[in-house]
Amino acid sequence: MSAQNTRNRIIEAADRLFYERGFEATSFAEIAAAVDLSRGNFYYHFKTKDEILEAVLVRRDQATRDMLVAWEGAADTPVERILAFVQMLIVNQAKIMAFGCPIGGLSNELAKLSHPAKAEAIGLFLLFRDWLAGQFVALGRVQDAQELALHLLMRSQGVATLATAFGDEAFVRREVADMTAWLAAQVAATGQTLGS
Amino acid sequence: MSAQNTRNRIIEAADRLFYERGFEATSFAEIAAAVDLSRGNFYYHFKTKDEILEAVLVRRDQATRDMLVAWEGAADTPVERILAFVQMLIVNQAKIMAFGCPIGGLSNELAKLSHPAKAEAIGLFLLFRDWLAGQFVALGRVQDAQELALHLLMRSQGVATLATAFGDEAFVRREVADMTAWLAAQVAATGQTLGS
DNA sequence: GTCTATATCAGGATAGAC
DNA sequence: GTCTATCCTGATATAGAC
Repeated sequence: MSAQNTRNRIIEAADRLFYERGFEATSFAEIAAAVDLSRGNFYYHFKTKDEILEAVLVRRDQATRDMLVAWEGAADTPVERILAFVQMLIVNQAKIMAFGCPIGGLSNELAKLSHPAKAEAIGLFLLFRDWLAGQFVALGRVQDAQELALHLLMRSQGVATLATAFGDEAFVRREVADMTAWLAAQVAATGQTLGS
Repeated sequence: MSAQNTRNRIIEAADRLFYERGFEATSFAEIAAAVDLSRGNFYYHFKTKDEILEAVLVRRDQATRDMLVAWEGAADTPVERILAFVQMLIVNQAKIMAFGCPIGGLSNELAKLSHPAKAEAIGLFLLFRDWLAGQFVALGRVQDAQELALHLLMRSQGVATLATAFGDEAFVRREVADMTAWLAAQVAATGQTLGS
């Protein structure tokens, strides 16, 4: 097994465990066990836990960029692209109900720990915000694109948090429908301000 | 110092630390230090960490009920009462930006840990949901009171999460204004369904 | 590149003196 | 009711053999 390959498997497992159990709550032993590696050998690939976190964040950053590019390719209009974002709540419903949003969860945990990598985790939020803002600009909402993007991001975070707490599928469907209706209203109200 | 008094001080410090740093990340030593107590003596009051968590949850439950009763007393109309809930985002802005929502944060952490006290933490959400639903019923929205309550709870969670991530005061003010406008629209649309 | 063995440390928890 | 001293466990991290 090449070092690169093993390294990637470690990052992949750490990514999943950090999401499902949290960063602090995940031990080296768990990651090592997940990739069938001895704890000793683990340190050949990563010296510290923060190094793994860093690698996971880079991986998530790239995965997010790739996903956004894929959404661009899969849809022809800004509205359809924004809906791809909203649909994430349905597509990833099972995972969100069990573990919440990976970005929101990690950002919050790192904020509480005053962890140096906090800014990088928040950077993942920025990728979505800026991409969404770009779609709203394309939609003609140049003035308040950023605000609209944050509003949508806010809703997705709120839905994720309550979905985790209550495990209520009907709630998720209802809120996704409401976000879709909200989006349609924004399209109709091009040039006006948020909420009007 | 009476045992009861010391016990209360421990619960108070644990409540704050669980909020500011997270449950797992808070050690016995930190709580003991916060109340100027030796680690040994600590165990006279609480045998296990879960026992402290339990006491903190009971305290939060009571504090929440008290706050809801206070809101009832301070406002005469359901709309004003619901606005008291929304205004929490402004009143507690500094803490929310630093540490997020105490209920959302704890629920999420306990969910990931599959902790037995998870249901109790979610119970705090239910206090707000049911109280808000009661206000919407009083407002004449009998049919969809529960849905409206969850929608508002969802928004407050989303705002809290992004406020923690971005520390953007203008964003919080804007979203609070938007929630206020949304509420006014619900009052105007009594009898209709969410989002319409 | 992978292993076993081990050092080191922190956190949870207990015993017993005062 | 409070303290000091101590144990145990699990987690990070290292050394060195293969």
